[in-house]
Amino acid sequence: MHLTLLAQFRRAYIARNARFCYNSAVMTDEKMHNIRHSFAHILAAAVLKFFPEAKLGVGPVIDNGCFYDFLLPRTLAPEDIKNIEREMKKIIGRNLPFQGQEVSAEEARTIFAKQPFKLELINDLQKHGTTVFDEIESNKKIQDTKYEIQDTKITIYKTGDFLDLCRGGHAQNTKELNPDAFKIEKFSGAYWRGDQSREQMQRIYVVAFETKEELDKYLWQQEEAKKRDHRVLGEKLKLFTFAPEVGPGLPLWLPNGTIIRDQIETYAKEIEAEWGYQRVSTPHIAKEDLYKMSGHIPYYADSMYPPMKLDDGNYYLKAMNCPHTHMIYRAQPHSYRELPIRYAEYGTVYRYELSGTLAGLLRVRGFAQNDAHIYCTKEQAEDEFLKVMQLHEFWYKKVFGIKDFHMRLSLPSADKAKYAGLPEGWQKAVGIIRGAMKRSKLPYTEVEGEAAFYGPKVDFQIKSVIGREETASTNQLDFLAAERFNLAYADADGKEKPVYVIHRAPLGSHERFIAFLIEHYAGAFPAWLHPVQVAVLSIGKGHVAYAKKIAKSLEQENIRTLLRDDNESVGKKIRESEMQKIPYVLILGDKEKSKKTVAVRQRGKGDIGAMKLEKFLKKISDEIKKKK
RNA sequence: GCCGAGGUAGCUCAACGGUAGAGCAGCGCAUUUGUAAUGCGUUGGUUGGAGGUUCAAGUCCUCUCCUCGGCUCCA
Repeated sequence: MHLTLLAQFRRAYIARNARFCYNSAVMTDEKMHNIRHSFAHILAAAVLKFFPEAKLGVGPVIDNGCFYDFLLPRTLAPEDIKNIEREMKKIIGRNLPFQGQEVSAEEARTIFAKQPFKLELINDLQKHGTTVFDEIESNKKIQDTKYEIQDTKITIYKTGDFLDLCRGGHAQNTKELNPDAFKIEKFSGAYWRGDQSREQMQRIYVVAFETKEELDKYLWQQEEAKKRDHRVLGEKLKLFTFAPEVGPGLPLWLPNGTIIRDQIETYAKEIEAEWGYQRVSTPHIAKEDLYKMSGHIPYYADSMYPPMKLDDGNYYLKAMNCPHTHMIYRAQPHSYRELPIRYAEYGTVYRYELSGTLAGLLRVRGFAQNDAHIYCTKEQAEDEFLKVMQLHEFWYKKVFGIKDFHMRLSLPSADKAKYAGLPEGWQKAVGIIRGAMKRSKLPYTEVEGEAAFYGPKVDFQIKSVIGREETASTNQLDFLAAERFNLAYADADGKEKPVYVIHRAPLGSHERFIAFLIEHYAGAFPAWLHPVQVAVLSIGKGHVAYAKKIAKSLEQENIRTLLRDDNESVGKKIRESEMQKIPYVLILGDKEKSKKTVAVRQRGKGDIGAMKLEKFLKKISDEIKKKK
């Protein structure tokens, strides 16, 4: 049980990491790195001042600053943070040098006799030559116990009377640290070495820059990012909500949000039809037998809602669409002439994610996936995978104008026992994917240890305008489904052969993708997506009938129109339209009525003058059609 | 799940252990407005929920639900 919990937590943080990795917009050159590293030492020294019995963990550099983990006799309060920050400034003001020194492991043990975590690190250094947990694990596996470092030299650094284990990379002197350009940003709990079974420590985060201006800019950017937060905009624009009575992580889509969902879904259906997909539809639940067959039960049961016990066995809410879709493939025998077969479904799935990891629409427990499964021959697999990559390129570059993206190929870790299937299968699958990736000419990186249990996967990482990187879509090449589900086709020679299955979801889920789009556009959706495409405002009583007529004409052309003929001031109606980020506002008064025109106000541009309704209709229809 | 911080009107936020308030939204009346807020009036609350302490609880304690931040970074 414990192991599965740990696994669940690890999976959670991997997924979370993928989407919450903030990338520094400013330089991370060596000098800044050293300064940030130095701040970690100063932080630890300051904490020791108030908590002499504190046990020190590690203090690495991260984007925009550093953190340090401590085991403290009590939990920190905001007051402590102020004191620690003040103390850090004092220490910096003393102009202390950072002095490095190499000692033997034995000497290091004496120096850090009262620091159990440091002793653990010294042991690891001596035994494995590293303190990185994953490296230690793979060293154990690959090199057994042969790997032993003789004469380990341990570097320690001294700042004033503070000593720390540290491989170096510091400022020469605290003089180089700008006492006005850092801030303790936040503090929180963190497990020692990310392991739920180990001590829960308190982590203090520091952001640090060269100048106060840079710090201020960073803090300002954080404020701006908050304004774009999809949770904030989702409420302002009335897109979605949550209800405690429904349950955490289960979003309710309001009419405005549903329009956006429907627009995306309708377009996805259109595009998928063009690209040779057929639509299918499957139920939301299935018997346990299906998930035993798929192999999900041992790996995934913890992430599924618990089963409903019925007379004929246990039923689960589906956490993925693949097994259902495979049953559709299996419903009939298939010939090589039919392949590839591409079954698409905007399928709703439910996953019991850890409560602490839920976040707005970004991480939910029920969501609709832009899913499809492609059944093909081994020979077709590379081409099909390439097409999937090209479909991504179409969506991201062409439709949504997202230029900053790359693919991440996840391979199995050294610990192969964790994954089902034979190594040859894996190698073939990896070869097919690599071939497709290269041909796609899209940028990609490879990482080890995060593949799905049934095959290597390719994640699409996109970066939003506020610099947050997210996994927008996950794609897999599955060479095991054929065996598990008996998915085959009759080849030209009359023999039955296994199919390769590609899982793909370019638009991820409605929930996460729309969360991304809200932040990407800061709520100012292009006309084709915006819930209200045009607001029609009457100026006075005498223009209500004209406004109604114009609104009706727009509606007849399927333009989503909001009529504002109520007794409010024009200023107020305009303000409210602006706050709802409506792309076009038509203002109708005496001039327009007499000349039979509409005065157009375009979002971001202001008043663009009066024109005939036909001209405006052409303009907005073009825009909607071109999805600009 | 774990650590921490929160939860007061639809929203944003006030209120020393002593009568729960404001702005916006809503509603009503007046106004009929020319490119980001017209004026006046007014409804609205078991202070997330359940217990407890107290003469008295939004405020203190316990439990619980929900939200937010964090839980990869490695001398």
